[in-house]
Amino acid sequence: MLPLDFIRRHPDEVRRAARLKGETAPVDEILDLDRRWREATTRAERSRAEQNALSKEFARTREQALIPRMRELAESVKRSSAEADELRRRLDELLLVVPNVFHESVPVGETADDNVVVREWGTRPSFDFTPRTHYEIGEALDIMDFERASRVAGSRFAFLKGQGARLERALAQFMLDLHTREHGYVEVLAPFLVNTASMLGTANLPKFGEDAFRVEGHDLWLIPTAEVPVTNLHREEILDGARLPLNYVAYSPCFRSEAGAAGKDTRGYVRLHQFSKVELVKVVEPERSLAALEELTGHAEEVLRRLGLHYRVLVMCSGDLGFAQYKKYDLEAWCPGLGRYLEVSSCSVFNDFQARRANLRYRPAPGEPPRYVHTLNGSGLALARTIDAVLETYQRADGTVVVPEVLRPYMGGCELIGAA
RNA sequence: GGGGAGGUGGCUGAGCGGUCGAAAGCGCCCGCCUGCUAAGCGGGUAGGGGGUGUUGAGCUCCCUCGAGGGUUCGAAUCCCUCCCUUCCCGCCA
Repeated sequence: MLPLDFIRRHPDEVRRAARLKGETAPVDEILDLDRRWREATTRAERSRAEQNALSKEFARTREQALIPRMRELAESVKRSSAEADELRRRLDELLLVVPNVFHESVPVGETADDNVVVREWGTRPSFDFTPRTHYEIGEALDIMDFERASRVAGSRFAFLKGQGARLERALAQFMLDLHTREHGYVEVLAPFLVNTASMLGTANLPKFGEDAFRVEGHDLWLIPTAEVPVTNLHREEILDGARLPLNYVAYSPCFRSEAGAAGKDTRGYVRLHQFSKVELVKVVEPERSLAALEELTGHAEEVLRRLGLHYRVLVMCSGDLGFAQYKKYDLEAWCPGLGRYLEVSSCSVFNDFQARRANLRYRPAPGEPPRYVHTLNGSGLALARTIDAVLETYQRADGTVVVPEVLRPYMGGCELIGAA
């Protein structure tokens, strides 16, 4: 969330950012509640100060004549602070729904069409036959099964089988090895269920609860991304500045209700209620966060380059930025069968927006006061859509699929999927 | 699921109605001392909020001893509820 005094000082900037993100921010209500809360607080504290003073005197003198006044004060403190607490509670609620501001380098725009391509890598592969979609390939090779998945779980689920399942496992391992061995990330296996406080910490709540699955009868949510448990890993802590930056990589399933996506991407292994992802999370000093975003994005790109997949990088316009994001790049891999790019990674910096919510701080040097860290995360990469791009890019006329070289060691040396 | 123990500052840990935001130790910071290092000596060192003010000084008030309620003029200390940790038993991959 944004600091209250920032909203006090720059209400117009907060309003503008919200508008350009296509969100709303209850700035006027906040300013009004803030003023009333401070008044009530001052009143409560005055009474409390007198109460404390008299209480000390009473402890010393046992002067019974003080008691009536002290009773009065106790009553008055109770009343004023209840009022202040109630105002503060409403204020905090509103603060949680104010979207983050964004960096000046973010292009102003409304829809995905206003996102700007910042670079491309590779070229679209050409075929001397009509390339098939990944789901045509996958079903023909019997390595993807959507029909049975819908009977077992419902729509937007899939089975991977045989070399398909193996391929996803190989990709996960390849990515984890790359990020841990060459990019300096620490591997984390996180809880796949988290509590409400953690969902609030990363700003998946309170506004986006309908996008997540909740476990009935428990204060637990299925994680929509490993970002949630991993960013919250050090919640309520004051980290030693010398330990920063923290770099974590986590493989996990992700569960999403896709509530707002009815009718969208209904075919194929593209938009599922459950998919797997290798997620990168960085916790850095505030001064380094924009540079860290470039670094993180580069780490995700490296996966695509080694897989030999044509891709492009887009900087998201204001309207396509999430509620909490300060700046975001999307990585899109080309899928020749679908004939379009699929988003396989989203790399974002949040500044201290999540850190405030999760109370995630560090001490720059011994003796110095704590500061909020900056948090970042990005997929490195989403496995489902990466498989799609691999199948479609490396398909052959006979329906088999060449295994990209970097994956072969993880596939037991297998070079071709679907060979008889 | 049943029973026991416990949650206090960056850490360990005392306190068990007022003199406690809290002993002691560790760590850390500043200074002194020893030719360097180690040791020693002195001082300092929780987080958050309000007001005022400076603008990253200060002054002042308030809150916080897992969370929330209650008793009391007054709660880290007493009572209730909840959460979490840990140990033993049961169950279980």
